[in-house]
Amino acid sequence: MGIAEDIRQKKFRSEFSKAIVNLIYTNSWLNQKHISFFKPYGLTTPQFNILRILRGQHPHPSTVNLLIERMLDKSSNASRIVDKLEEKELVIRKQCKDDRRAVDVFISEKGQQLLRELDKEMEEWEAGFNKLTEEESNVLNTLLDKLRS
Amino acid sequence: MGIAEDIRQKKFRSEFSKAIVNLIYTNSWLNQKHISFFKPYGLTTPQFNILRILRGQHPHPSTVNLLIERMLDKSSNASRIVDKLEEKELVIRKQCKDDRRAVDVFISEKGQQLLRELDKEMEEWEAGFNKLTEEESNVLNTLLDKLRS
DNA sequence: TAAAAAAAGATGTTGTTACATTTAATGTTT
DNA sequence: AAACATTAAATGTAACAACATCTTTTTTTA
Repeated sequence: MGIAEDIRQKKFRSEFSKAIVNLIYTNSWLNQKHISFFKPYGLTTPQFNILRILRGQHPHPSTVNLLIERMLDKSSNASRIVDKLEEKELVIRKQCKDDRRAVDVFISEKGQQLLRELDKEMEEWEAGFNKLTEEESNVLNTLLDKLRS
Repeated sequence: MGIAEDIRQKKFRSEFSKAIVNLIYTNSWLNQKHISFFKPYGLTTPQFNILRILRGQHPHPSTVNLLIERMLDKSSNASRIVDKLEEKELVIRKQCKDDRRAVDVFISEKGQQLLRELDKEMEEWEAGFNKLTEEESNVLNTLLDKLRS
């Protein structure tokens, strides 16, 4: 069942226009899946993404600016997401020594533990709905990169 | 510049996992573009999408349920988006004759005029950042459809 | 046909996003 | 060095999304 049937729209202005619609629709579909996956862990998707960036930097700290730069969804408010993670004791905030305007954010031991737990679950979960071959995923990546270029 | 450089992440669990990240990142990139495109017209993206569905049905009405069914982003609240469009006099709400629980929503003449104006602009705008060939768009559509299947 | 179940849409609540402004610290210029 | 500009992050706010609940009407079933 293609996008045309899914949203019951027969005609599109162009194949590219259809791809744009398809991208938004597929993202929304995926987003729903992510929300229900993360819910049992008390995390939202942006919170998870920030935790992953922090782990990638660990044991080095990340400033809020670095988080914004690398976030998948640039629009969301990194500072307040870090607030939420700090409340849950998944991250630690320290004033940066070199630049007292900046804040060093670290993933806590508890945060790392949570991510380790999630890693395993997520791998199985992702594999569970992977309908693409390695080659197809590769082509998809190439096309998405080209779309943004 | 591929997704790996964009979010400065060297390694991915799998090519599929990378494609998932790429999809979210590309959607966010596109969303930013859409927001700034619609802003001068005083529309949000979900409002525009609902208007388009209404036009597709015209002169037949759409119930709120039909709108929800066909919306790209299922999560948003169709009833309240219709509120906003009604405030701007772009749509008309009437009680449905056959089922008094339901509401018939129509696009107004003003709404149709706005869409006609947008059609032209949008075509140029979309063409302006279309980096894909017809064939590539087609492959992208096929892969996204398969991803959701 | 009366009672229970289901459906359509509206509404209340809480959390988040989008965007502007603020505060404090650092850089730059003359 | 004082004045101005820039930067990092936090905060205020209005609008929106996510999710549950409510009201009204229709459908089902005992």
